[in-house]
Amino acid sequence: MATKANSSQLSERSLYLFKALVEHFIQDGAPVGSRTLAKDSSLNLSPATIRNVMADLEDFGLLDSPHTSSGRVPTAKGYRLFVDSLLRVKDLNSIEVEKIAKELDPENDFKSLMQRTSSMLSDITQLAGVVMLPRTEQSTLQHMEFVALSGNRVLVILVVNDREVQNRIIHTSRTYSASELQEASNYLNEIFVGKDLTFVRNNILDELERTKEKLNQSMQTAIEMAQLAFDYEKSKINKDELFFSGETNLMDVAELCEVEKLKKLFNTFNQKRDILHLLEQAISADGIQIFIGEESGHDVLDNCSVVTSPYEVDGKILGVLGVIGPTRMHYERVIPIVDVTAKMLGSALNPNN
Amino acid sequence: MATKANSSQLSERSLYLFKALVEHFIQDGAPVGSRTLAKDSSLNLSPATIRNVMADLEDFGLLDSPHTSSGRVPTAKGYRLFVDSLLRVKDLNSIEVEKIAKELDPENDFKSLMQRTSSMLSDITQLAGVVMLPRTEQSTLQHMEFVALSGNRVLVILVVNDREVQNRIIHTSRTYSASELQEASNYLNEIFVGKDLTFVRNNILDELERTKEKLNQSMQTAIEMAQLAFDYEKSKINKDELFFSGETNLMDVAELCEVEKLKKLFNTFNQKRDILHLLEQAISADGIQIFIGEESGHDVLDNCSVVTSPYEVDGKILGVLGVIGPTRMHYERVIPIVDVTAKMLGSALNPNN
DNA sequence: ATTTCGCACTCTGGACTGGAGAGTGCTGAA
DNA sequence: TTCAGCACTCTCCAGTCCAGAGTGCGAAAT
Repeated sequence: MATKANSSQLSERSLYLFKALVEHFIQDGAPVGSRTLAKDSSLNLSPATIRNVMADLEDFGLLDSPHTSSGRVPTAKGYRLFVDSLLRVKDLNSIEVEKIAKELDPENDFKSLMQRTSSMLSDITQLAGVVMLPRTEQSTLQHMEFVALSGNRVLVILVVNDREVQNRIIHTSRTYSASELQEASNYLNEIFVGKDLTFVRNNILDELERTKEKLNQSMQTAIEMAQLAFDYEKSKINKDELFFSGETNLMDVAELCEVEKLKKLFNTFNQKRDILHLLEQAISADGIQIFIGEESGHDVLDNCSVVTSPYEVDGKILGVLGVIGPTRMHYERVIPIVDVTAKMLGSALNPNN
Repeated sequence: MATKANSSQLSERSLYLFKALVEHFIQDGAPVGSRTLAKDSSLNLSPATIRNVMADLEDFGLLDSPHTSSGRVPTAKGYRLFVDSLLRVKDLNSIEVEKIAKELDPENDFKSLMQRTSSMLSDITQLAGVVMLPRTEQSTLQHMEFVALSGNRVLVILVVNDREVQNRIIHTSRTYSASELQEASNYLNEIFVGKDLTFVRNNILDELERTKEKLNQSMQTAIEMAQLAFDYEKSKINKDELFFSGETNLMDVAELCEVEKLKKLFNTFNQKRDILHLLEQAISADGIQIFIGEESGHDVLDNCSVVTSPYEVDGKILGVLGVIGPTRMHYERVIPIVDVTAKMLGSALNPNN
């Protein structure tokens, strides 16, 4: 059991007590004193002995006392040890698995599937759920379509990566008829379908030049369309997407009950940037990853832990999902939930299901 | 000035003092007493006189005192009088108008325009902004397109109402080729473009029957596609949409600093239902509408006011936007902001701009 | 008849107090 | 090595007190 470098010098008994303490703290949220622990643990030790052990644990940096005379509280390092070496995760019972499976109905389109996943996560854990769909370096154009709107506007529809739809409206210098646009899109589809989106953006003019033997009206239209469609808001293409749910669950968490803290936290969620950054770190880890408190590197998350897992289809990682809650969360329950959800989302996204 | 039924019995002076009191309270948030008001108002009256007046105002139900001996606070009825009869709204200075105009860039597509509008509203007022795009009874189908995805899935794209794009993925019993789908969509477009979406949904089979002389393969495909496309999640078509921003601004509001209240409020925002209901009431009002405190009929909004205005294109109302903040908000600033924003959003949405 | 002054009264909020409870560290004995 | 005992520390809570702000009302002033 005890394998971590710093904990190798701790006795079996110390670790047992430490584990009991953390579990107790996760349950109650109040600092745990020696008396409580003496009663609780099946070891038959007096409070005084336990105090000695706790002093040792404090020296190791695993515990901390808020003030001279109140019980001990696990530090981030303590949680790390707990999560890495001491925790036994529970298996989910089949009812819960059912519940998850039911929510992840593959009938739904992409975005609402993400949305439902995150809200299911927050529902089931009573914490905040988050699902990320990362910037895909590889965006393969699958279909392209122009629809004439009123007033010199044209709607551009791009289908990308076999599932994602992007729309934008462009303003043109003159009115185009439906058939002109149809021809242009046929033309462009022929050349660019199956190509990478970045490639299309960068080479669109060259490509069209190269095939200029066909230079005619439809070609002209195609060029104008393509230019407008891809010049417009370059930066917006390929933007990461992030779906949150259940942020308000965190309002119940005692550690965060100051409005100031909550505000900072919620603003962080809204800006998305920091959270994206965090989740991107988790994308390369192969399986559950846990960020405890300050480990995340963002001080708004100081009293929070983030449990994440990438989800994948056909062995290819598509994104990351997870749960954000207080450091004092029920890891043994949250971890398998995140794990199972990631697997199920992966299979819901598999077109060959 | 004084015109309201219940206020007609109040003297000019009483109303003047009342106005001063409300303004003072909006500024400070603290109950205002007779002394403060005596110093503040240009009327040269002693605190004692003012106390008498305040007692009258309290009898009229315009003021309230939190406890025997602290200053007075306006009631909802008081705010109503203030807003209806006493308030002089400031004109926006041109810098602010510029700022609003800049954010409402018509280049953006529909949804991001809504999103930006609401976030601009919250930014400029430092309150929560909200923009609603209501269920449109009339949804005219403008274009329809099928794209083959992998694994017997087909992406259906509907363009509706000259601006809105709806996608959904349907699962089919067999694989369709791109050209089959192309034919089917051509076919369906020919029949249904310009028709109402509800009509299409209800009559699609009949319509197709009627033209059955052309019964061939493409027709078969069209029927299958159309059925799947429109049967699927009927209820989701035409769903109201609501865009929030700046909810966290409300965390600074002293009246709402209890976590419990905040949680309820945020949950209400997330559920959207109640807010939608409220905004729908404002859709028929022609211009600024203000819900003060309990008037809204939702107790979560007890200490809040909602300032709304419909926005329209070509005289046709498209939706409602507004701002949610504490009853104690700077109406004289918020009202013109909401007003101008509604007008500008309307013109940004006008295709002939 | 209004307005004002003066006075007694009320309520809040901050500062201070003391005691109960929980917990600790240390020492010396088993 | 374990444990009992003891002195000590810190928090939390209830109580008390007091200053400050404000009120209401009756009597005096305008």
